[in-house]
Amino acid sequence: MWYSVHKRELPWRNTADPYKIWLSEIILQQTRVAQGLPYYNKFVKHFEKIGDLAAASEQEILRLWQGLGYYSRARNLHKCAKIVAENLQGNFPFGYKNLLKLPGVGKYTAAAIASFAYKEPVAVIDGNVYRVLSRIFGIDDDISSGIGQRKFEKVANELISEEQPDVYNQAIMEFGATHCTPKSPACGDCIFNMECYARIHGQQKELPVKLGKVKVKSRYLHYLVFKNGEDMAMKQRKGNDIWKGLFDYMLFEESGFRDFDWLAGNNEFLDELTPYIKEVNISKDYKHVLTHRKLYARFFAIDLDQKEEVLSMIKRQGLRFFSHDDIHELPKPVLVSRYLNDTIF
DNA sequence: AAATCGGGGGA
DNA sequence: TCCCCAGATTT
Repeated sequence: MWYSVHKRELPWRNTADPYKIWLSEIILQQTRVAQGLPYYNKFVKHFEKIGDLAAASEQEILRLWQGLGYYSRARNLHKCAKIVAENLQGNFPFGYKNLLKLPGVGKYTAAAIASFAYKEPVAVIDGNVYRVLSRIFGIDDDISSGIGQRKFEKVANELISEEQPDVYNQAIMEFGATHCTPKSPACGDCIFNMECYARIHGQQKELPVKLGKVKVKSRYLHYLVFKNGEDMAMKQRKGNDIWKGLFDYMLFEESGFRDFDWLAGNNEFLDELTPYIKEVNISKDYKHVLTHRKLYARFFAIDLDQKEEVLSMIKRQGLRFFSHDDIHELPKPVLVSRYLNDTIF
């Protein structure tokens, strides 16, 4: 079989431990193996068992997750670990349907754990599977539509091996990841050469069909970095926005870049603070590109009079002063880390 | 059903 | 540049 010859040796393979399988699958959601691998090793080392993960703080987990993106995965990882460790005696639930109830575990991840750990014949459907099946069978339904997803689910579950569902699932994903790749698939050296619809009809570029293109919006971020000597005032991000749970600075968001005087003229707090400002150092403009956002950021480093009265004004804004060593330990967006690397570290 | 959530790497 | 990665959750 193709898989036994071509498979990559990865640390989460050849284990039936649901904890390690689950951990690897959460990390690998929308993430390339090469990018996720060091994070997996780091997490396994820090948290040998799920109880260790449950006992950690969310902040510690976010700090280890820093740079991997989609931070709701890290928050749900912690929630899920607590449920399994505290309510289920450290044992993952048995069965696809029960796994599906866990936070952060959707159809793909539930199928992966069920098939890899328990050998349940339920097919995984990820980006690789969509690509392989759509090309071989010439399925041109939109993979981002519910109808398309149900069709692929049906086909995949008809194909899955009842005896070795784990090997089947691993193999089709590995085939998509390393052979039937998005661009320039290795059709000349393919075991499905004679039967693949896409190869026969020259439609490798057209399949799979994915509509619903993401529109990229721009956001303009103005960060006020209040300084008390070397210490900086930071706050943890709340609400359902980007980077929830991570630390950044006081933020003013506008429809375009503004200068400091404009910001001070349009904000009561800043206006009140102005007399106590000794110096403002403005950073270069940063561009930070995400899948569906273009972020433009400008940092204003503000040296203040070191009076108790002034510092408490800052603290009333929900900000706290941190030393450089403390800041190093806080979970931060990559954008903030870039700024810190450019200015301090 | 559509929008949102990160960051990085390959072509 | 554009595409998309072992997707899930909220709106």
